[in-house]
Amino acid sequence: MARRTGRRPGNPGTREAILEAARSIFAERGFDASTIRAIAAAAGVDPALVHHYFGNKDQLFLTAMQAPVDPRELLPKVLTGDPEGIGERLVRMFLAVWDSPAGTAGVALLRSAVSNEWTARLLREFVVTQVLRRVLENLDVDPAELPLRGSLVASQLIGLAMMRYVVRLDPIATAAPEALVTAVAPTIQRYLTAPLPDQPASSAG
Amino acid sequence: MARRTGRRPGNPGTREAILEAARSIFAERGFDASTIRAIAAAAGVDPALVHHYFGNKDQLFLTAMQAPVDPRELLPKVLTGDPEGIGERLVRMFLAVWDSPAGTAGVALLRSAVSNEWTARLLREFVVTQVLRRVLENLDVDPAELPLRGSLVASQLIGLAMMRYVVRLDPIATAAPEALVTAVAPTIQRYLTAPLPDQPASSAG
DNA sequence: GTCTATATTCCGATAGAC
DNA sequence: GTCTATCGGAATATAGAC
Repeated sequence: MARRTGRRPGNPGTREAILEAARSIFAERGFDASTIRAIAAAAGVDPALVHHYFGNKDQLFLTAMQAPVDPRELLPKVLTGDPEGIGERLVRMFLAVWDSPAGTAGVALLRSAVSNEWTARLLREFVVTQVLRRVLENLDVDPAELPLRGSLVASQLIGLAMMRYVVRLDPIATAAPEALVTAVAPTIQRYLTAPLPDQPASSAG
Repeated sequence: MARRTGRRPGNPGTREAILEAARSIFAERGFDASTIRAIAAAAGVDPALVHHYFGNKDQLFLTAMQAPVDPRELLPKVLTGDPEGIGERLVRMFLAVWDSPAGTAGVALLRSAVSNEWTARLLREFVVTQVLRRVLENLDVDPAELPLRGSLVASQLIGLAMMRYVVRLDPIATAAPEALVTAVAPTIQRYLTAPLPDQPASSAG
């Protein structure tokens, strides 16, 4: 049997257990309110071990957020097909990911971003460069409108995630995914492809 | 000069200064991350004085949130007039309030609700019983649909507030209010009054 | 009414034993 | 690789002097 070269970073099972506990605790409380002690307790290990593996809390968070889901794999399925159905496919994919175990990282990132500028930057970059840019780049609309269209889409999807996973306001919090798809998809479709009304000039226009 | 009866709760100017500083700090950092020390420093007073006036941090937050704005005064202007314009009037009012100094309390409540279940309940109750219920009660739609319509409206408005005031994603963060009104109003209007598509049965439908 | 001093608790991080 | 012990810091809240 070939001996592996390089360093072996401890028991991989323990490491994975810590990361899973971290995602769970970060998702429940956000970055600031999560303590390494609580994460260690949830993983059934000693707090010092968390430092041993990940150095500090920032590194632990970054490692735990390393996408359990990759937009580069998922988005092509959204972007191919009838352009008039892109809104529906995007909302359906969005809910499928956030309702899955992988969604825990999303909730953690969203919750953290609200009280922590450092994680807010992470969220912005992920949303803009990993998701919105890929969705928008093949649309047949005025390129000057893309930033506004993109942030409008983000506002509705982030708002949906806030209601369903963070603030937990019914009936959105407990609705069947398809019910939300049919309700929200037309909004996303309009933000993406419908003609935007003329914008009024800034003040004395 | 008539002597006032009852207890006089200290220097009213100092008290107001503390409340204003509290709203500002709570809006910047959310409830959990805000410290009484930081609020006291911002108000230019001693931390112990904050306890003297308000007892504890919870009471301080509650007092600071006591609506600087009353939906019962503002909403009638939104609800009267052309039913097809209610979405536009609602979004315009929403942005006017949140862009004003009174919006500080809203940002504080929203930021806090994300990491703190106690303040999240406050937010839910305010949104549902003070705003949504009043907006929905005079609509000419199937009453069974009202909760879904209401939470859909909330999802878009909260998402808009998240983008503009919390995560600060451009161009929504810096756009002129009227540009957002024209872009978002049709969404709100549809959630409020347009026929909802048939909802699919739960699973093996 | 205002402030000093402190009791109490809990955090992240480190040093070092085994 | 794992855990014990602890350092240094900051928080809420209270007691009590002025």
